[in-house]
Amino acid sequence: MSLRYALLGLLAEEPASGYDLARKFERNLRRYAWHAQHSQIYPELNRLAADGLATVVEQGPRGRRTYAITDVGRIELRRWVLDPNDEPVVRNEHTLKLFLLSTLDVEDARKVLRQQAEGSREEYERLRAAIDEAQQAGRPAVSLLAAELGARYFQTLHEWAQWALDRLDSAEDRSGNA
Amino acid sequence: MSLRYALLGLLAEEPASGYDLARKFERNLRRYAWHAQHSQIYPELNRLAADGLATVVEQGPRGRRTYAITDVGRIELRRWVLDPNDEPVVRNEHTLKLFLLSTLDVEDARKVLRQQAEGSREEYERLRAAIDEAQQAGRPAVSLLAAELGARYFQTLHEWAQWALDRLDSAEDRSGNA
DNA sequence: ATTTACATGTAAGACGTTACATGATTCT
DNA sequence: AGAATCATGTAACGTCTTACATGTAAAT
Repeated sequence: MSLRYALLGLLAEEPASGYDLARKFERNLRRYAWHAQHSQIYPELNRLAADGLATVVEQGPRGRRTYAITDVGRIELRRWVLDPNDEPVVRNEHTLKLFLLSTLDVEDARKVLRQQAEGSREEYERLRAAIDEAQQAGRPAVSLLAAELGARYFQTLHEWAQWALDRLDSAEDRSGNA
Repeated sequence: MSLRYALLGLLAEEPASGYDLARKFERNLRRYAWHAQHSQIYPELNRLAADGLATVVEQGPRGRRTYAITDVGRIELRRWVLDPNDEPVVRNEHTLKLFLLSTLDVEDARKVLRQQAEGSREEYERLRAAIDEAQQAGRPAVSLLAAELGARYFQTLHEWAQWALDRLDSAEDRSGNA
């Protein structure tokens, strides 16, 4: 049911069309929290409207329909966000690969870690710059919490990769190899 | 296809039965990287064996079959881990809720953040203790990289939640509320 | 003797991805 | 005029969850 609440959450931030929502997933959510293709979004929007959690507030060109969350939808979203999910399941192919690094030989592991350190540094800097810009533009503090979390995740990933590279070096030193 | 490689990766660490693998997902992987139920694991193990990527190396009591990764399986696993997946998709219901905090009013957001700060601190300490113990026991450095990443993720989550609470306080001060 | 843990499997339904399908509007 | 983008939808297929199903071995 997460898709339903992801859509409801995005609509709670601002009204949007299915097309808009697909781009929001792609740009803002996919790398951190959730994803959906348009083929999943459009039918779910119709269900949300049928269930009275969202409603069409504007018809635009090319059949565009802008949806907004309803009061009932907001109550249902709040209930879901406040409900502590005890046994969370994370699916992250990238993290899975990092967890399986120990199955590679040291040179392969080093290669992955170097790519990782580089990639996460870039992503961190990109996010940090975006946050700074949003702050300059006067965006409210609460709307930047998510971006800050994303930035810190990539920072952590970067620092971990650097630390892991150091660790492999010193382990190799102790074992007496070149 | 991630499940296939998750299983291959776990078998690359050590031979295991479907039952063992289900427990490894539950205990080591579910909160960080991937998950699978036994109903998915057993059929996939049969497919891995049929494809020559894993093989039964021991028959135990109660129909237990211990699988090991084959040389072909190891090559295929290495190929997958080294292959940079350009457009990663993360599904994390917990992170999704944190990303949607801005849709709540400030008191609700504070409540979630306090729970978050507490929960992630506990999880961090649990992991840190486990790592220390493994280190004392002389586990090789490379096998602890994943645990270290998990610990750092929770540490980051904790620090972010604390920071976010501070942020909400100072935003409230500036707006002149109690 | 009973309970708990071990151990494997299948089936139905929900969820998610990829491919197919169509058409309007805007930009160059 | 042609290309890119906007915009919505369905269908087939693959993945994942939940429920059903069965039986053995170890622990109390």
